[in-house]
Amino acid sequence: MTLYDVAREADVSTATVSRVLHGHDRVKASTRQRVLDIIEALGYVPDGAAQSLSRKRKQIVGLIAVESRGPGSDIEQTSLLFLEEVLRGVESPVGDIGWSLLISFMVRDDTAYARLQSMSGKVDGLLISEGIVSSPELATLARRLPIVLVAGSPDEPNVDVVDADNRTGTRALVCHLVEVHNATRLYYVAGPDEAPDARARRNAFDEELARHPGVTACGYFEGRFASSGGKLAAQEILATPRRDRPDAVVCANDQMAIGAMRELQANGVAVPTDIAVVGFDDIYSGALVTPSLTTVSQPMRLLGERACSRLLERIADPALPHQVELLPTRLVIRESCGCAAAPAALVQDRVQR
Amino acid sequence: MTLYDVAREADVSTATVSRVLHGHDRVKASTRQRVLDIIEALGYVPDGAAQSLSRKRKQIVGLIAVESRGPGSDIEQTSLLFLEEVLRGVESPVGDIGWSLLISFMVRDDTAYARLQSMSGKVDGLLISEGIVSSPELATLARRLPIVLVAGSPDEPNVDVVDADNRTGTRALVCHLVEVHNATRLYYVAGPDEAPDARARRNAFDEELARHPGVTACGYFEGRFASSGGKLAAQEILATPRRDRPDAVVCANDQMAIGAMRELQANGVAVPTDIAVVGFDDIYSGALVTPSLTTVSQPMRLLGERACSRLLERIADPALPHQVELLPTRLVIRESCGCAAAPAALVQDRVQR
DNA sequence: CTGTTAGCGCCTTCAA
DNA sequence: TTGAAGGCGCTAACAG
Repeated sequence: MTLYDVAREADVSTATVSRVLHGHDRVKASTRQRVLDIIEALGYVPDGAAQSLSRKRKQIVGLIAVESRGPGSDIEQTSLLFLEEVLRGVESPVGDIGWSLLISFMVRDDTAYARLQSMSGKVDGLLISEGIVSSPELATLARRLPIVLVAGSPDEPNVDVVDADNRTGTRALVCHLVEVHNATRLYYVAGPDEAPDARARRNAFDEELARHPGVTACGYFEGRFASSGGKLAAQEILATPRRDRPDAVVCANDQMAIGAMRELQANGVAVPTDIAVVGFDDIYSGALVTPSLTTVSQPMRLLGERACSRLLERIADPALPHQVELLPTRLVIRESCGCAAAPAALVQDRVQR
Repeated sequence: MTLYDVAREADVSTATVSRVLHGHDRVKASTRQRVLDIIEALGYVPDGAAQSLSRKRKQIVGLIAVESRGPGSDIEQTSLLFLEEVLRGVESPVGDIGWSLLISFMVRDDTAYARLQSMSGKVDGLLISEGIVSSPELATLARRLPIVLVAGSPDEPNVDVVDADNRTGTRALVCHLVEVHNATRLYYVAGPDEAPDARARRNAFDEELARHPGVTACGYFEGRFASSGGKLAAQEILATPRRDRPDAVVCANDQMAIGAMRELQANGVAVPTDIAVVGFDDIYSGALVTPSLTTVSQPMRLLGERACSRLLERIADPALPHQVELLPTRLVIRESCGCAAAPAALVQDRVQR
């Protein structure tokens, strides 16, 4: 079932069928209808590969998702909402213009680059959700095809980057803790140092502390974005004498915050009364736990959308200058920071968003 | 940068380059090395479209995800873990053999069939995550290319189906409520009737009730799998005199169960003391709420894996007879059914059937 | 072991 | 308004 079959059946040339298929050129109405009927009757569907080859454009963008941040991170929670939301964001602009989305999960290992290369032969552009390859490798790839980093390091040269404004978000959160709740001793639970967003958040934490004389970081812990990381951090805190404990625990993401909170509570520490706990990401579960989690919301869907749109622009015009786009985050104040519980109705609404 | 460039540079024919590229034929070691070097130096990557066209195989499978179950359902929660987990499950067999995954979100509307058709021209087989097109349309598509329904209706002819065993799972849950907690009045919160899994669960509920004389269904509510549905059902329950209320509320999924539970609690009804509430799916948040949610766990990742493997088999041999595969579910007993809080480890190990 | 040569299915000038 | 024909980049017989 090819274009030729349709052409023969309709007694026209393949060029005409092609024209009809795309509404492009002017074709006599009667001819058009005849061809359309045949197409319908035969159930003809054009072959994507042949179209791609001929047009020299695959009309496909690739999305590379990190499979895991390494041992000790529970995948299901880690990138959970992240991938799902970003995915939907990405699919929207892509689907709107009739293109497709090719997705692949990768781990940051020595095969990653080769897999990326092979992928680069199947798409018109690549969306990479984090630095899973080294910067020079990225540069090489970027020479072959347009690449946009989603939530990647904003300092990466040679590619476009779209990211949430981790810095402003973290600083707003810390500022809230310090100025509203008078916290003076903060404990930070960081994400893995390889993750650009983890680094950005941690740096912002330090930065904001520096702005508040008298406020100190009384401890750091590096987790892997999994709830177990928060748990371990909490145990570390529990092991110190009561008077050396922090006023608040700031976590690089919600999973760790929830893990920390539960561990503290399980050991008789009241949250937020004894110690406040806050996270980052605003995952669904954060609104459900007790106390509900104060956190920072990232526009994940928008992240996907913007990244994809930029990629599309760049595919259309490869000469475009590289750009970094930071999307605004939003402080979500709930109970775990020490703020009063919101009326139930409000909470409900937030759950359903 | 094509195969020809490499061939010219290495002073061999394109056939040889192709051979080297695939390790297929025997090529003299020295020649092979020379070609390999040139490939490396030039940074050559084969064009996927050309390969597909030539091989008459695209080495791509398509995954169709439902965008939403219609108004009133909150997407982020509905297919939440579902899509993410299934996706990972699917990607695994696909990636193992070097194929790719094309993904597309669709709504069940009048454009769905057309979009599916166009997608069918870009892949070797299709994974459809639910009945978004009518049965006859499905049959037509299935004639053109292999199709596997993921969590679709097991009675669909002409396609393979891989699904969780909703029936056994639901029955085990109801049975637990009746036999362990002596529930006699059950209220059922169903999912939308168009959803095959919603129907399967509801039917299983009725079926199990029929097996227990003296136990009655004291009410039904049809939600759309969103937490707001559970909330509405709860309001309905709250509107009835205390003595007419159910012993337990069985929900077709966890979101609705959580919604119902929160609404009951907000109105002074203790869960599970006054009324027990149970769900289905075992989403992450279920373990976090208070009381923790008793539910049924579906092997979502496995679902994706099995569905994809079957699709691959069918692509390899289209003559294969159609099959339905039901994957075992697991009862996850926590607190909301009335059981005492159990150590996490125990719950994990309690495998059903 | 290596080269020659048809296609694969569609698009797109260039002519008519 | 329509047709003829040359690619697009790669694979796979078939020869040598």
